[in-house]
Amino acid sequence: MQIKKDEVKNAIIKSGEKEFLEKGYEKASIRKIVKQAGTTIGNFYNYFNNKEALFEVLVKDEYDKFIYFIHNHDKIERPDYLWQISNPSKWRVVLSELLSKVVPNFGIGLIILLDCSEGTKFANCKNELVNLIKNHFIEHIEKYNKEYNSIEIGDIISEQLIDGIIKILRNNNNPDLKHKLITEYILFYMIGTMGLIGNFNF
Amino acid sequence: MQIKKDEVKNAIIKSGEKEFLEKGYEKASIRKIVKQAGTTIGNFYNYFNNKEALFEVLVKDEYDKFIYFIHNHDKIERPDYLWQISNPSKWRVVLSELLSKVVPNFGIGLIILLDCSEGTKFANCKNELVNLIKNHFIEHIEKYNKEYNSIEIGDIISEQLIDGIIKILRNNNNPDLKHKLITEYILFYMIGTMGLIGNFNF
Amino acid sequence: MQIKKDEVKNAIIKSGEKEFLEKGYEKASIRKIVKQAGTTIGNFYNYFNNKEALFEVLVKDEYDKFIYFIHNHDKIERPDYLWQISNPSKWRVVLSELLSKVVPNFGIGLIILLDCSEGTKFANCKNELVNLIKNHFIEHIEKYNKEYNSIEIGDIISEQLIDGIIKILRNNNNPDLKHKLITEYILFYMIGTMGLIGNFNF
Amino acid sequence: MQIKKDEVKNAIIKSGEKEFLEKGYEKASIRKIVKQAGTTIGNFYNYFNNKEALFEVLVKDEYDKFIYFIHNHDKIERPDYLWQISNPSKWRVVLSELLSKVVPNFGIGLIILLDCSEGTKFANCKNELVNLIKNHFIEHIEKYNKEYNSIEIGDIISEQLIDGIIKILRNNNNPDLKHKLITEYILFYMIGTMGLIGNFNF
DNA sequence: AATGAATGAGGGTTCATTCAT
DNA sequence: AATGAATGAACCCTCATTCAT
Repeated sequence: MQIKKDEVKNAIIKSGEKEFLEKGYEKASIRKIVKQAGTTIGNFYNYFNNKEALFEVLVKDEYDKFIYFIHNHDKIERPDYLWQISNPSKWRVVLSELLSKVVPNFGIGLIILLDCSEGTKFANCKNELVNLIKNHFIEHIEKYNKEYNSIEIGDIISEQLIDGIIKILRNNNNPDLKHKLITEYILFYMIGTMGLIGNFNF
Repeated sequence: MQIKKDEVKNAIIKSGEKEFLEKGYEKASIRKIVKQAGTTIGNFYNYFNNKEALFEVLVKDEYDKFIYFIHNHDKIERPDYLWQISNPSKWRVVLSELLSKVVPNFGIGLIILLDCSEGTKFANCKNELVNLIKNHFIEHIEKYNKEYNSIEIGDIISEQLIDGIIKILRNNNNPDLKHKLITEYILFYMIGTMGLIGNFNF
Repeated sequence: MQIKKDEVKNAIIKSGEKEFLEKGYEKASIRKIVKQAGTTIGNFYNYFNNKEALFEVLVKDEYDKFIYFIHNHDKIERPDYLWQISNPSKWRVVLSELLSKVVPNFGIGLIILLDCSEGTKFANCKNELVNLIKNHFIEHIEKYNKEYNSIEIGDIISEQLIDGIIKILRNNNNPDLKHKLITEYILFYMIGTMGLIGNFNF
Repeated sequence: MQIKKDEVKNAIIKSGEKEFLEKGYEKASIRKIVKQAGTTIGNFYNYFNNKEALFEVLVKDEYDKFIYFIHNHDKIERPDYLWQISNPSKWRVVLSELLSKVVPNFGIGLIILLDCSEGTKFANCKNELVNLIKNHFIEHIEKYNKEYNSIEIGDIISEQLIDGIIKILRNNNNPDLKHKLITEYILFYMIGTMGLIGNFNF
């Protein structure tokens, strides 16, 4: 029955993943999750202490990695040299290489953690990430163009960078396509940022 | 009584606007709307047939304009010449001028229509808009770089363009700041797009 | 419908009174309360915010008096002279007279407050009252017999004094009987206390 | 296995004892009992048919003694001579001597039987005991003061006598203290009773 | 116009018990 | 002997909506 048990538990997890992904934590319904998983409400609570416990299972691994990243991102090798490449047309290949190591780790758990966690204790993860990006953005602006006077755009750009990546992950299962699109998307942001602060001689 | 009636109706509308904006259609609670409006649940149904009817009022004008725009956008004067300006550093001023006529019309109703309508019959508006943008994006790509091979990025970029504008509208009440940020944001997208398809001689 | 409304509300209150009195707060079932009141669960929440709100209505008046009593009991005329009456056989009439002013105020609300409130914010009321009695008991012992060496009995006697009065109130609706029994019961406690500490020349 | 079995069974019994004692039969949770006992819900039902069966084990011995006592109490040597001791100040020592034989037998099982059995078939035990006491009380009254006209107080006094002893047992683990307090408490009741019916020449 | 009473479905959760392994 | 999966009823509570007054 060990097998049987795991079957049901996995069915609940799978079903919960789908439900949380589609509706977010708060709108997700345990009754619907268990029905889709082919079991009963009472049985759900044999596997999980409560709604949030199921959510946590879906998100735990990604959350641990996330926390590690938040705490150590300044020690991690930074791709600052990217910006110093004289010809931005060469960014793509370098960026693609860089991302090839990390994008395969971006799974459904990460999407749920960042985009479906309102109402849980994980709700703030996306904000932390956005703030990280924003700080880099501001640093970057100050380095390349002290006179740029619409610095508030950093709030939007940072959040949109994250949201865009989430959307790509949501809508593309093919790993290669996923990788290609994220590369293009970040490239788009780099070019946009450089252009915005007047760093190109068009 | 007519006066009183409008007062109540407007109070409900104002309160509903706030609730829908904050929580979205589905999570919004009529009980909370009427409490905040200083009236009662029963009275709500004297003014509106149901939850969606209130939503519709909040969104009607913007929706009509939206439909008109969707149906006539190909007849509307297009800012294509923008792209033909040789020096992108001059885009900002032209774009700003262009937007100064339209941004003041972007109000709360538009945000609600595009970003808070899940669960209503308006849920698809944002998608239609996104598709419009996407089609322009694709046209543009085909015009300037037939070989660009990550055309799928158009889905993301188009949706992100809309979402970013919505975020700016949500978070900035000051009209000038709003206008400036949207200008910068669209500029950012234009530059990013051009860069992505290799249209700059960096 | 004002009348109708009060009917239902009163029916719920009456039914809740019965349920709380019989089962205590935690075991009481809203479903049973509303069924007994002839209405539905949903409707219950039109009259009361939640289970505890109904409880509070049942208990509010008594609680206010209770708080007033706790804060002011030391200013209230104390029946200490009772103890100084040389012949305890005369206590009964004095005590009865004293109680005749207060016992009529002891209603069902008081029983619920003191004896059915576990699980609510009122749960500690009985304890406060018991402690008051206990302190008086200890004062009394120290005044009349410093050598009495089973002072711990005060815990039990104090709580039992309160519990006994609650039981009398629970089981007797007739005001005169109620008054007579409480008189006898307190008399019993006074005699017991005096006897215990050896204050009688039997 | 027999050894292991008893270990588990005893762990459940110990854990159940604690849970029933603290919460009473109805509020007690089998889930919490087995968790505290370090076993599982399924295994519980290998040892006990159901919740009440565990309760019965905890209470069985005391219940048998109780039934024996109820059926034979009139044949048991009665401490009536106590009352005939001319000087009540001498009661304490005689009573203490009497109780020293019986109080050590008052264990947790008795508390549970009398005070935690609502919802079980044992629920009426306390009442039977109370009625016994009450009958003695009435006999006593009729013997010493035929004119006493608040005979209904016997209901309360009898129940309170039992409840007080239960409280002492609940709150005191030290055998000597337990014995002393019960002695004082019953003395208190004897004095109170005698005083109430005017049998003292104060 | 205004009130809020009434309904029934659904929300998350706990429970004692049964049963297959 | 031991596990815990499975069930179904019950717990308190919120919801949008209807309706009588």
